[in-house]
Amino acid sequence: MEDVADLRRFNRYFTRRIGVLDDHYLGQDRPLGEARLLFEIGDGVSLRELRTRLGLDAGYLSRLARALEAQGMVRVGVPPHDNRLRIVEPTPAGRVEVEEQNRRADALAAGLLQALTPDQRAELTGALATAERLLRLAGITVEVVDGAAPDARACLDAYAADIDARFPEGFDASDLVGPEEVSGEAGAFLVAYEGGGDGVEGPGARPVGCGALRRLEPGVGEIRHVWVHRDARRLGLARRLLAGLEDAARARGLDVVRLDTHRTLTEAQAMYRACGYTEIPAYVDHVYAHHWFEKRLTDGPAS
Amino acid sequence: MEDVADLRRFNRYFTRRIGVLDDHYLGQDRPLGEARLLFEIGDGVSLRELRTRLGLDAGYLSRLARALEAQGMVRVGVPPHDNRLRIVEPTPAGRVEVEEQNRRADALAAGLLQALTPDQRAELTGALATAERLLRLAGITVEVVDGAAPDARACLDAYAADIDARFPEGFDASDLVGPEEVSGEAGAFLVAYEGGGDGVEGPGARPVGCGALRRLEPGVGEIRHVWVHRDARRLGLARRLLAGLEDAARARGLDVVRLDTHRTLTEAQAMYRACGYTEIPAYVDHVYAHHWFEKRLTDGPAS
DNA sequence: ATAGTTCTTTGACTAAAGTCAAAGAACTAT
DNA sequence: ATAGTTCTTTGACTTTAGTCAAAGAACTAT
Repeated sequence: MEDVADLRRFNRYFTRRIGVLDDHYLGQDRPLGEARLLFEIGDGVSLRELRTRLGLDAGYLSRLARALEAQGMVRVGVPPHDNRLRIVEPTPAGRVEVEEQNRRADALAAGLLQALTPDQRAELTGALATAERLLRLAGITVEVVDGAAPDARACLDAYAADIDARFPEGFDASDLVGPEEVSGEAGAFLVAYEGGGDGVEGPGARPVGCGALRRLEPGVGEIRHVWVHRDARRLGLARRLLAGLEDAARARGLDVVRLDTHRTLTEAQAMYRACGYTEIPAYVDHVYAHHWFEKRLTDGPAS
Repeated sequence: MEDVADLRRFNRYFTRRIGVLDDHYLGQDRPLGEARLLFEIGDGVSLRELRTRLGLDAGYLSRLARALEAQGMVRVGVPPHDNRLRIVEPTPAGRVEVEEQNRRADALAAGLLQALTPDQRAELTGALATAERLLRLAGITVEVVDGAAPDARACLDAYAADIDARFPEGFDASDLVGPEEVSGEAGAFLVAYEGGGDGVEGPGARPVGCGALRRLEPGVGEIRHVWVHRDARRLGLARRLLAGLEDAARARGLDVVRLDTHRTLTEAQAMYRACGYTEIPAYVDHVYAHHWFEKRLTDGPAS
């Protein structure tokens, strides 16, 4: 558990060094709660959204928002479609204040980096980018859900929209797997969830990827619809999904998985190869398939 | 200022994701202030030390400590040498509580890393180590001080002790530069300070390195006693000091700087070479010198 | 011995942050 | 239309975190 100690060590150092400062300087003229809220409001959100995002008490939040309104920092309005809700928007004065917050934070960060050479800065931002990428990946959980679950269908819709935009010939959504093909013993449907702001399971978790496994013929499964949300790409999530689907295949007694892919999806093809898939002749023929891959699952330390 | 944005971005993500959680879970049973204090107490410190380290109000701190005492978490005693001071030590119950805090934080960190493969964890800890190294380096300021200043002498003492332990023949401190050689126009003495916990100038700053420049002959300077504290090595600080000394030499109209080094200090030799120094014949002869280096300062974009 | 300084304690406050419950308006599903 | 749910507001609190000043005990330097 060396890693754990390293992470905690960094956390201690970093929050001492930067996190605390940031907060402290951020709201010099007003209470931290208000300053943070004003910052979170951005270009306008509903109180409801803020409440779940920040985990604040409804009463407390209401008062904070009204206090900001009284100071002329925000306008509180009612959205057209639901009169229970309140949407909070910054006034010009509020925007100025946020700008000021940002300038202060920028100045602080700039002062912090000042002593470094351009090379060192580049190294630092590279390291931070790597760390963020891996921390994000670590915060994503992959779960088996029913093929008919709303999250599953939402992912497939997003997938269909993505590739419809990408394939020159477009994509017809009727080619998607049906819920019954990927449920229970017949197959599996995985959804990747990126946790809310705090990284633990909670109301903020949203689907950022999916993948389906269905039975093709005895002992042979087919992997379909491996998709990762635009915001969650380049984290290594597709590999995680793929590995999860392979596990599901093994658990269902399948020795081989196959998949096909479109000629335009070259990164996907490279990934399949890197994950141990080998190209094979067409095992099925349909419009969007130009390359076919296969992987034996029985080799290696399979259960 | 792309770097600044990157740093702030990471800061936002990281504190949201980890920092906040850590704090929140740390003190589930008691107020954060108390929990943090108990944690900071460690194996026992004086209130005075805590006050400067945490920047707390004396009255507030006194009450916090007494509250912990009333709960049986700490014992407050008087040190033998000064009856004004109070030293706070954890009781067995207090230690158990800190252990519990640590277990929680460890579990949290472990849960966070759980989804990563060993390779990914190694990549993450590597990136965090790099980031920490560069952030520390960024938090170190190099200042010109008088050669007779207490910090200067303290650094030279530490330097002498270090190389005395390192040279097979030991080191005689009478070989150190005198204060007058490195002050004003005659030369320069640089001290590197690592800021306190918060990274800004403050009471916590402590000297972690030094370097001296003296005039050797017209137009030629000599760099001596470049030293970095054990805790601040491998950050790239020696290079910073060297660059600072070269600037000081340029500012004094010197075109060339020389230095000598002991045969055992191979990393130093490698660093000098990497910084543009070339080995030359002995320009002076004394016991601890086995390699001599020189660098012209007039090339490049000198002022 | 004395004056000045350091350190802690105590009293008297304040502001911020947050909790809980009740109530009312507005929506949704049946 | 009715019952149940969602969302915000308000009132009445509590706890936490912190500030400031005065005072007293203990030290240090002269």
